[in-house]
Amino acid sequence: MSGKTTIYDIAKALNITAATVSRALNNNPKISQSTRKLVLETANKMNYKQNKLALALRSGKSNNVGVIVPRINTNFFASVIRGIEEGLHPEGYQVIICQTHEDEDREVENVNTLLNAQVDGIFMSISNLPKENNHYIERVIQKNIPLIFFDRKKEMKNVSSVTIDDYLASYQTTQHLIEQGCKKIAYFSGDRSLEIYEDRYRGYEQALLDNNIPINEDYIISIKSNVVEGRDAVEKLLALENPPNAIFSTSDFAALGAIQKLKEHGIKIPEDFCVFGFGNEPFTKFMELSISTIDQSPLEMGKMAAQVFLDKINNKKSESKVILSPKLLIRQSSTRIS
Amino acid sequence: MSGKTTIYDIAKALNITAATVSRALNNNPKISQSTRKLVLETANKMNYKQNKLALALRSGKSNNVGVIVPRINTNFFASVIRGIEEGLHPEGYQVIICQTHEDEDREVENVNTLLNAQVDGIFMSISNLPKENNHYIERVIQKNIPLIFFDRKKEMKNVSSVTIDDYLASYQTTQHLIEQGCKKIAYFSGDRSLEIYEDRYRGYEQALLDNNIPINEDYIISIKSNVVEGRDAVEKLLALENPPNAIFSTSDFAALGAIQKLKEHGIKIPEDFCVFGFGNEPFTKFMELSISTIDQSPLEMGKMAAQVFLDKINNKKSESKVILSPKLLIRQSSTRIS
DNA sequence: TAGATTTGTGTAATCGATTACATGAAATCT
DNA sequence: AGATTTCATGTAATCGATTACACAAATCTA
Repeated sequence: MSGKTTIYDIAKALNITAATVSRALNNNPKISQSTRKLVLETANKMNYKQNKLALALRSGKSNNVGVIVPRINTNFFASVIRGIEEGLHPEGYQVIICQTHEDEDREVENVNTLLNAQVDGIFMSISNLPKENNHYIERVIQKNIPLIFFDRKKEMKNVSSVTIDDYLASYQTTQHLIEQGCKKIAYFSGDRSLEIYEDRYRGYEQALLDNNIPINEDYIISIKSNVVEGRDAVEKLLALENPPNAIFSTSDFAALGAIQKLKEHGIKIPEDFCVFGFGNEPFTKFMELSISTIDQSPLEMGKMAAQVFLDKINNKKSESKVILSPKLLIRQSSTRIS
Repeated sequence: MSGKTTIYDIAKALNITAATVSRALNNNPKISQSTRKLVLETANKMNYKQNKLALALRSGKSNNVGVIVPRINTNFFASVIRGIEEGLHPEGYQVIICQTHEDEDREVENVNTLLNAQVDGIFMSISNLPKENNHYIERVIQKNIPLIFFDRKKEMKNVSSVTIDDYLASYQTTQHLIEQGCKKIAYFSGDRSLEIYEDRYRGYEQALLDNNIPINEDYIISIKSNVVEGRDAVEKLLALENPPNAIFSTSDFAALGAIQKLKEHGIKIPEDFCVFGFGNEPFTKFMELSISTIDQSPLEMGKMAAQVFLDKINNKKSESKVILSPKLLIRQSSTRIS
């Protein structure tokens, strides 16, 4: 009645069995052309739609994949998800979204929910403060469900990942700032318990060392990714006896806050001070003083993650660790010499 | 073996039937405390997880809802989706994402896919160029699956919607520009075959009429929501014999493009020219010249849509048309008089 | 034309959980 | 003690689609 036609309804209408209907609909060779045609026509007439749940239950494949991110409404994550969706849609997969809000309990809960929903794969950018307890991740691996980390990964066996080369990005950026004549480079760090932030820190450190510039602990400030923290950090830096003349911020938002505050202090950018961000948030390009930053190719990252998943599903590769090249976007905020 | 415990496995282990196990797990009163305890312990020990697919197939409820948007990676849509997710997560629903890329065929396909997946509800912001043929929407209604339009709606019976008062937003903005001393107000319009753009246009028109300002057709330009179209539109406007001294753009991106181009022409904002956007994209606030715009409360819109869905599911209301208040954010780009 | 092969359908099990109904045992009542 | 109720559990159908196996009819082979 309310638009629910099953293969049994079609079978009854044609006085045949559901098995035959199923075969006709699935182009099974063991069926006569005449009945196939009849079934197809009747199915169409009765507006039959396959019930994916029944199919999923029987086949064990839901044709859904789950994506777990800290939050969906930032350009980076939304774009990665878009990439995943675009890569998987042609193959008939639907994407289920989960947010952790950077909460580890929520992350565990999300993984369990997705497993109960019988997803065929899980894409995940882990939350801050990674749990010691990897039990919930082990369970995914044990169930042989493809798990693909993107951006914020955790080094594990049997798990694929798609990231950019954060170390390289950071090294090159620091090198660039040095070449612009900045030797006193402050660094806004994310939570270094996450691999990507540790890698970025190492890149910064190594570039300084390679240029015989000593590390100044006062210049290294731990921040969260928002405007206010960037402003506050600048206040701290300017209060130093020997303040820096450049900032490399691992967050575009903090870089923006830093620029605002520097301007308020009458400091000229880039003449007196260079600033470099990370992430290529849309606004960095739009500012009157455009902000130099690093593009992480989120759309491409999502598409690549989708491909890694498909390769695994099709038994082409069991595990891939894809590392994309970061793209330095050198804009006004760090260009003294061009 | 690979981590798949069913109620049958538990039943076998305890030498009882699956029915009893099911009852124990569901707190059915018809069961003894002792067996319940035993089952619960064993289930825990065997790491049992309920198979949602089986449950969904039997109950007809998948505990999934679908969201159809033109694209996910813009602040507005990503935020609405976040709101929906946050509103529905506590109730145990998962959100499935679909993108139309503004393509109507893709929209039809997405609706069908979601129906086949037996979603319990569909949230949708329709694509441009709405189809004459509403058949695919009728089918949703006929199946009695809650359908909630947000932002870009279509007026229909038995369909709920959550929008802002676009007419009012537009009226107030135009009024504001007039109060700032601008009488020659250009208007960047979206596709007026969509209700929201038609409503916005009417608000603009009415405000002019109420202030005895004649409509100048040359000032009305149809644009797509991006920077380049804003720039191009300004070129056209400045080439007019009698160019405007204000722009009300129904897109923040186009407003940004307009500002860029106006500046290039040496025109001072807001002194010589006022600009007003729509949507409160993050960058509008961050600019050195902050852009006046209208906040659509996307997070709230998503949460409200989730609530509308829940009300329908729980038979509290059959159909709601929620209209949120727009928030004018009057910033530098339109502030001559403060 | 008898026997072998092909072809098209039907039968019934399966995926995992829930639940109306049946049943047997224990508990309660008269 | 016998009748009746209560309680806990088992039996089996159901949700919708797929598929191994069985079987009958049609076609082919020698």
